[in-house]
Amino acid sequence: MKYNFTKQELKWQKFWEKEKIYAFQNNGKVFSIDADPPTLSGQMHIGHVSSYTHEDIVARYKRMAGFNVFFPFGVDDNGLPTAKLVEKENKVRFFDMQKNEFLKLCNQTIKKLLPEFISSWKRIGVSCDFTNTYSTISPEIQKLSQEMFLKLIEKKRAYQKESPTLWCSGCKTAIAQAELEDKETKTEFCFLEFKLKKDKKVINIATTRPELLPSCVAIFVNPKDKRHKKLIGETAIVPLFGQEVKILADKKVEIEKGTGIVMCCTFGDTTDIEWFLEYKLPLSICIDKNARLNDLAKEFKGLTTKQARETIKQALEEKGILKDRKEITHMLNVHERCGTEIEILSTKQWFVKYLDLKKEFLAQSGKFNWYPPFMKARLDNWIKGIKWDWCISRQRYFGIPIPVWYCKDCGEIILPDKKDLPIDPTHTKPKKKCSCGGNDFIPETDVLDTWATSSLTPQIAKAKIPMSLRPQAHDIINFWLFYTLARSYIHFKKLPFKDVFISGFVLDEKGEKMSKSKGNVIKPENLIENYGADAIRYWASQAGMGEDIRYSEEEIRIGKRTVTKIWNASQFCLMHLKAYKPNKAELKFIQDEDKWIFTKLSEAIENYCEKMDKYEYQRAKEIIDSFFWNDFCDNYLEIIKHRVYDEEIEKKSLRAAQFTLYNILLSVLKLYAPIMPFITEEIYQSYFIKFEKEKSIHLTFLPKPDKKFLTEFKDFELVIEAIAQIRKYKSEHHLSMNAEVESIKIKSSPKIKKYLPLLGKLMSVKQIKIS
RNA sequence: GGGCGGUUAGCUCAGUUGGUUAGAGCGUUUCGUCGACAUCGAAAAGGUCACAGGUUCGAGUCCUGUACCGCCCACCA
Repeated sequence: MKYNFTKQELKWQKFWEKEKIYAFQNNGKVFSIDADPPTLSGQMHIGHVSSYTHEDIVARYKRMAGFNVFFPFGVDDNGLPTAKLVEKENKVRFFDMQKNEFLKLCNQTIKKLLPEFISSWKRIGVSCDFTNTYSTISPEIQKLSQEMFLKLIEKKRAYQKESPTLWCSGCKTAIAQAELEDKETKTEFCFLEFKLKKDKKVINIATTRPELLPSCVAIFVNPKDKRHKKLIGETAIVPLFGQEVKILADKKVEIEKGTGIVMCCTFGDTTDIEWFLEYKLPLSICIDKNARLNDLAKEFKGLTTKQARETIKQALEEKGILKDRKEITHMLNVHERCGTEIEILSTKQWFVKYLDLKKEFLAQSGKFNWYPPFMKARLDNWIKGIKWDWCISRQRYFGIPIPVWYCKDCGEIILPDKKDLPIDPTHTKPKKKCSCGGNDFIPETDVLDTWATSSLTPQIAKAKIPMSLRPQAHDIINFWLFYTLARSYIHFKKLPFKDVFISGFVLDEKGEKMSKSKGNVIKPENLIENYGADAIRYWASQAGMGEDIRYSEEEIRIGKRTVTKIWNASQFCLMHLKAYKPNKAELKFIQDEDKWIFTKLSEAIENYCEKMDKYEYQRAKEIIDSFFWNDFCDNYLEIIKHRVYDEEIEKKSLRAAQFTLYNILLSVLKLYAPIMPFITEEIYQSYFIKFEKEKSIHLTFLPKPDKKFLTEFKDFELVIEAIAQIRKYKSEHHLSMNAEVESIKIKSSPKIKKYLPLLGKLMSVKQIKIS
């Protein structure tokens, strides 16, 4: 009989769901997991398979170790990422549509995609409590998120301000520092001539962004630069646009770079902002929210920044101002969601004030138990480098509305009552007049950053904090991990969770990142079909904490082979357990080889748990693999074959062997269950269910190690060693393993003597001599 | 430029607090099947542990430095 994994895996998946095997029981020892609500996308990708397998192995292990495991499931279908998916799926752009239409489309699309999306998680055997699946855009979570936002206002942590903001012209919204990504870009250094007002003398300035000339508000040189020292205090005239700007000194100017003279525009980069603030420079913005030049750019108005760059270069060239060009490659900040180059504009946004809390955040980071420890440095590094308060307002249609109005008369911010949440201020009005007596209100149209909601996952799940474990990948340390830490500290002065487990990425077979443009993306659904979920989980479980994992069809094949081996070994065991009823009384008849395998199992359990407790599931897997394959299959099963086949064997001996088989096999299945939940359930249900009280193997407890047979174990190890010697002898003489041998000499201790008859029978050797 | 990882058999990786001939899986080679399994079993070959110094009776394991690979952050005139 062959194991039909496709059919059986689906069967058990349905069984678990119907029987609510993983529903959370809120009592006793609780182990709570702050699971990552996957961002709604068309399909589950292989990275999800890997990271969810990891946390699921932990969840299943903890459950079998006696914990009540809180493992909620949610989908993040809120805000920008989902809106972008909706735009892609329906081939629309939000700004071409009416807000209401777009929102309707969002809801429709989510409804369409969600069920299949969630089913992928069930298909790979994730043991979340699906009886309570949440969606981050649901009204309940909108309410929670808005309520927490109002609390930020109460605590004077949320504030609104017009200030330089990171702006994505592709998504047409402000974004946060964490959403920046590097992108290597080729560009040209342009060497321009500016004239001094005083004597029309020429100075040379190098810039990569001539389109920002209209925004030039000052020129800087390094005070230590002997070449340019005399320029300090002079006034220069900006070419083409004619504005007069002061030449100032600042040590941030690199003498070696360009010509050592730099123009400061509002705003080209963060240094410009610093200078703008420090030297109280005028604000002069020439780029609008669509990344097109505005009135300030005069005849260049309406051009995109890219067009303007070329057109202005041309104009400069014609006038002889552009003296030289030099191609360079440098890093640009782009939006991680769309790759659009980021501009810095002055806009009015809502921020969460937290720059003053860096020290506290670092202290919180130090209180986590980090797995692996070195990942702490990543978070700390990020916290130390934060330059901006958290911009949480987004100029988008789809998301959780920022629940405020502004009084038309006095501009006062009007907040809703908590009991009325969730609200959309564009749909409802405040219930009271403004304190100034005004009764006209302007609704806030912005929505919240998705992370403003995702940073509340413990509260969303209604978990008690600190939770036990946060599992997540390293790419969102600056986002999810950091924001959750920050929110938890600001609201509760508490850690959100105790342990942090960081997992890695899935790379392709060559070790390169997967990306659509490279065409090396592996889709999990085909793999599940061909190899089964257990096999894929087996592959995924080889990556340890903090490690990237390579996609490896070979490793999946090994996983499938392991499933088959478990199946076959079980068939053998069950064949000989047909007429057997478990009876503990058999224990007193067990023989030394039984005691040996029991002790070997105990060692394996001990090591396995030690690794699992440290989240080193990949090591735990190796331990059970080696016990099952080498000790149990290759040795023990071979050793006891005569006891289960020989008609003349004593009943006691047979039953003792059956007793051992029953217990060892069940233990093996339990130890494999967190990694391969399907095959283990299959065998449990096909036999053990008759005698065990739990309705699923996943509700049973792991066996306890027991070393009362240590002496017999050590003696019997001699037999195992002797078998190896005889196997080697036969192999070297090209004999089959059951070929008869007259006489053989082995190296061993006299203690082996009592086992010689057994050994001779096992290995078909008539006479064994010891040296 | 700042920070963090990594460099051990052809490949993917283990090597705990420094201690006898450095391990596993895959691959390779040789051999073995009608009593669970050829998706199997047995055996063999294969490594100057990136490099250079140092500590030590003794270092893959500790210290210093170098090189290369990867990642995060910053810069990005």
